Amino acid sequence: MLGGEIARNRYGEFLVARQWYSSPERCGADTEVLRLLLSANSELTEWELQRAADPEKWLLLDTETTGLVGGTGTYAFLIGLAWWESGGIRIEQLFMRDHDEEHSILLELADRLAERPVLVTFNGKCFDWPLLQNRFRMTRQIATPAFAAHLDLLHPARQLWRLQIGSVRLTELEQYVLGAESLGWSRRNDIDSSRIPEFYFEFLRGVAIDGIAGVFHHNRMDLRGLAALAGRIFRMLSQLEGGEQEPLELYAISHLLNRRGECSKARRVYERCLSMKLPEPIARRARNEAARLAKRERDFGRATELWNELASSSEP
DNA sequence: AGAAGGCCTGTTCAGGGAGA
DNA sequence: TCTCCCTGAACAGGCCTTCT
Repeated sequence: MLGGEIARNRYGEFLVARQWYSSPERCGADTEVLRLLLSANSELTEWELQRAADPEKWLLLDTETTGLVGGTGTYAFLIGLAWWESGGIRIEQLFMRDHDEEHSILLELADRLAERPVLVTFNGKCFDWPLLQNRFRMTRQIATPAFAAHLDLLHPARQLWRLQIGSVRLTELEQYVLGAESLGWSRRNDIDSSRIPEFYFEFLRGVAIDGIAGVFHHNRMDLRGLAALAGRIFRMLSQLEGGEQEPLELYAISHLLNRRGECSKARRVYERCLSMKLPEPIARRARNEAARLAKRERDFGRATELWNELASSSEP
């Protein structure tokens, strides 16, 4: 029912389920966009950045756990991994059928990370990775693997779409940004994620297996959603001039560029979104920022023009 | 429910330019 | 040369959001 097979390494057995999907397609990446997406305090050298911008080195990760609370009592019982392969996406799910299989799935994760050392997650900086770090430490035998870079898409997604859709949960992004229909799967039969721990405990007690099958399915959709999101973000940010972004998306991109210190690019994008139909409060913010950047670039004529427009508009 | 990254806002301070 | 003002950087504190 889980569609997996028994695998073995030096710490013992575990269950692994493997699938390949033709979508989402491999994501294109470049160093400029990656620099924008990595958090401001990530200090990669140019060489490390170039290496990290190779999607062949990316390992998408999403874990299912026995709870949200960190600490020693929470296990990552299912480690979902994905990478691009043969024009599509390969998914590998490492599952511990009992607590004594934890060492073997952690070792497997460490091996995968050695092959693909760029970690891609959604909220993984706050949730998945600290929890896994904790689990590695608890083994006292397997060193916490190092990665070359950690690309957490939650924060870029929030910057890009919060204005447009409010909540930027992965499922909301799939529905309103990526387009659930075009993704090729539906969340209609998805489980309620708050019941994930309960399904695992049922499995451990041997009560029911269909709940845990739902968890596997949920995890695969999260990984595919994450892959699709990565593709979408990289496409959007690499086509700043000629892309077909929504006005609010464009505003969000300019704001992102501005905060990352890319002033000239930010100004061009502010100007581009001002030529589109923006809600008035956002248009005012865009005008104000564009004016500030124009002044900074000593384009006083344009800065004055924008401030005059602001002064003559009705809002205070 | 717990953790933590990042954003937002406000404050402080240093440095540079203009004017007396 | 001194003073004042403006700007930008740095920092702190509070808040929000996401994950299972």
